[in-house]
Order: sequence, then C-alpha cells, then structure tokens
Amino acid sequence: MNDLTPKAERTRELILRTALDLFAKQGYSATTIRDIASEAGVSLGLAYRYFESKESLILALYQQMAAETDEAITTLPAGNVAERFVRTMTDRLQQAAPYREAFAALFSTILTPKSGADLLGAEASSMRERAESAFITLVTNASDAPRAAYVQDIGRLLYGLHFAVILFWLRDSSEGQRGTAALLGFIQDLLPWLLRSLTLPFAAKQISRFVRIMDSVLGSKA
Amino acid sequence: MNDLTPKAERTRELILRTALDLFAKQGYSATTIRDIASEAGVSLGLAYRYFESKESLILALYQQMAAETDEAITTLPAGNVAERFVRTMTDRLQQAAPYREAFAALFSTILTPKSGADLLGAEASSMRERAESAFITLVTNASDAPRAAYVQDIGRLLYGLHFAVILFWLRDSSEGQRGTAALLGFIQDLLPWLLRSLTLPFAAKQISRFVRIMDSVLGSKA
DNA sequence: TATTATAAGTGAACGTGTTCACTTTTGAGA
DNA sequence: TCTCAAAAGTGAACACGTTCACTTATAATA
Repeated sequence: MNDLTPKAERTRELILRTALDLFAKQGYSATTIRDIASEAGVSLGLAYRYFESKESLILALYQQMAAETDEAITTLPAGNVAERFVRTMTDRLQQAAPYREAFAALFSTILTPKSGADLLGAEASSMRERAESAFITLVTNASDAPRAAYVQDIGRLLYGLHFAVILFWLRDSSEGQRGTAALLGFIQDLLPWLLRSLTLPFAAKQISRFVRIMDSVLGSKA
Repeated sequence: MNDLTPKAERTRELILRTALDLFAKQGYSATTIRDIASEAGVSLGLAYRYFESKESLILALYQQMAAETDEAITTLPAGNVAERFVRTMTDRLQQAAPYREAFAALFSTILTPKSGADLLGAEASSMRERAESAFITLVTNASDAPRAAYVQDIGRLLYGLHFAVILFWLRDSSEGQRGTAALLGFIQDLLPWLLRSLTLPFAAKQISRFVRIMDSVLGSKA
C-alpha cells in the first residue's frame, strides 16, 4: 500500500520536515503551502502529490508521535496506572508543544464527522487499535493493575481520557499550560480511587457501560 | 453598544435568516458567502458589514439558542438534577440538529485559543456567566438539590458537562445520534449517585477541585 | 429646499488551499 | 544505445473567505 521509491521517500521527508519546521517557527495558520514549497525548493503542486491537504501534514506528525508514544509505553518505568498515564501524557504534550496550534486545526477536522472520516478513514481503525492496545499494556504492567476482566475497560477508558486531556490542553491558554498540569494532577489522584472502586459491582458496571458508549463514537468505521 | 437602525436590523436579520436556511438545506461548508448574499439579494461585501466572518453567522445562532435555553431552564418541569439536565440537553441538541456541521466549525474555532478569543472575546464572559447561572438555577430548583455550599460546584460541573456532551454529539455519527442518547442515559443514571456522594468529604473536595481546574480553562478572559 | 455627515451598500481584488493538464526525469527492456 | 511507460515535478487556474476604496441612500440641520 505504502511503497514509495527511495527518491519519492526523500522528497516526502523533505517536504514534511520543512513544513513542521515552519509550523513550529511561525505557527500553523501563518505558514502557507507556498511557503513550504518554496522553502523546500519544490513546486506548489508537488506538496499535494505527497500530502492530500495541509492538515495531513500534521496528521503525519501525529502518527509519528503516536508511534513513539506506543513505544514509550512499553519502556515505561514501573508504577501504578495513574503514574504511568500521567507520565505518558506529560511527555507527549511536551513534545507536541511547538505544534499546539497545528494540532488544534487537526482536531478540529477530526471533530467533524465527515471530513474527519475522509482524512482518517483508512488509517483511523489501525491507529486506534494500536493506541488502545498500548494503553492496555500500560494498565497491564502497572503495579495496581486490576484483574484481567477489567484491564480492557480501564485501558480503553485511558485511551478516551487521553483524548480529553489533549482537547483540554489545546484550549488551555494559561501560562506554561499550568491548567493541564493541574488536570493531570487531579487525574493522578483520582485514578487510584477509580481502580479501587472497581471492586464495587455498581461502579464496575457503569465504567464498562461508559466505555462501550465512548467506543461507539470514537470508532465510527461507518 | 449594539444599536442598529431599524433598516440595518432588518438587513442583518435577512442575511442571518438566509444563511441559516442555506446551512440547514445544503450544509455549512457547501454554502458560500456568495450564495448567501445572492440568495438574500445583497452584495457580497454587505454580509461583512453585519457579520465579521462566516463562523460568526453560526455564533449568532448559538447565542440565540443559548438564550432560549436559559429561558427554557427557568420553566423546566420539576424533577431531579439528572432529569432536568438531560431534558435540557435533549431539547437543545434536537433544535441544533440541522446545523450540526456548522456547529462543528464553530467549536473548532473555539478550540483554538487565539482565534476563539477573537471571535468570542467580547461576548464570551457574559455568555458564560449567563449560562453558568442558568445551570445553577437548574440545580437549585431540582428536587434533589444539594445544600447551598455545593450548588455552585454542581451547576458549574453541569455547564462543563454540557460542553462535553456537545462535543460528543458533534462527533457522533451513529444513526439518529443514538450514541448521544446513550450518553445522556448514562449521565441520567450517574448524576444522582454523584450528588449523593457529595456527602463524602473526599468526593466533594475532588469535585470542587475539578470544577476550579475547568474554570481556569473554559473562562480564559486573558 | 439645499447641504452634508453618517449609514448602508457595492464589487473588484487579494491571499490561500486545492486541482489538474501538462512537462521532465527515470530506469527497465529491446 | 534507444524507446517509452511510469514516476516525479510544474505552475497556471479556480473557488472561496475576506478586505477595502468607493458609491449611493438617508435624514438631520441650515
């Protein structure tokens, strides 16, 4: 599916790198495709041979970072679920910081059912499955992992929570994104309590119910 | 601040009505400002005399609907917090249904700190205060209203929850938005439990903490 | 009624994302 | 080495949101 010749691969890399450079340097909306093309020394049209839209340049970065996150999760230091989750999010957001505006544009598109489906359509399912399984790994190897029956639910819950945190972060204009840090602190305190409450049948059932509802919307393969 | 002559008022109404008509009929992105102007029988430039951007046409609808919601809350039938909240959201979303795509574009903009601030800047604070106080009223007059010390927190929590539900709804492409209905059912079951847990000092403290964090980001008068 | 400042309204022009018909380069097979 | 189809690359053209210098209508005042 994704076989580019070496030359094409190099050109694609060049365009992507140039774009991300400019996004980080002068912001997403202030960077035009013409800027990118001219800085990379290629023609305007060529960019569209490798990226179907301006947003998909950011999508490429997102995919790259998602893959790195998956890998980082496998080498996460020991700790409880909360520590491991907060650590993951902190690292990820720090890495994404220079591209905050660009990610906002990307998530805006994802928000819209149809255009989001177009963009993510093919890759959405596999990306999502990988991400979910990474978060399930995060839970499985935590010191306070719940019993197997609940690992899946909690993993998926974290996957959803990770999106929520990103949305919050996008909107967080406090200095140094201190609001997001506070939110992560809150999550760190709340998650252990949530895990303990899994021993209560009512709570476990409600969490499972919530996860199923989330699933039906975050997935959307239709 | 907002004094238009009668003639201007009429023209503004005409443009807004025409725009919303077309948005509902052919979708937001498929409707151009040129379409709107020509359908309304005015020039392209005139639209910009009354609305500073395409999105602000939707913002006007949002403001209108928000005002209606505020009023609807004051005449809400008796019931517990959950029933009153779910009823409010159900009504609101049903009313917004024809403009889902347009609202997605609006919320996308709101997501981006700076452009959102530009758009909402002047009106954000007052709109938010009105909405929050409406939700506080919703709680105050509910059959299971908590004691006064907690009413504010729960009201603000519902205000945040209402945004979350809208975001979910925007992304929900299940038939007839059944996913959102399921989410509201979940909320209806969960809220009474949440209110009861306010008697536990730990829970009350965490809720208050969470509300303060949300506040710092949803507000953003900076 | 004549003057004139302000409000209302116009449409050409601009920037930008995107498309596409076209040209140039590449490399495998004759 | 020559041929030629596929890959890589080009840039003019388009559509649309937005801006702005300009024209026309309105109504208060002399």
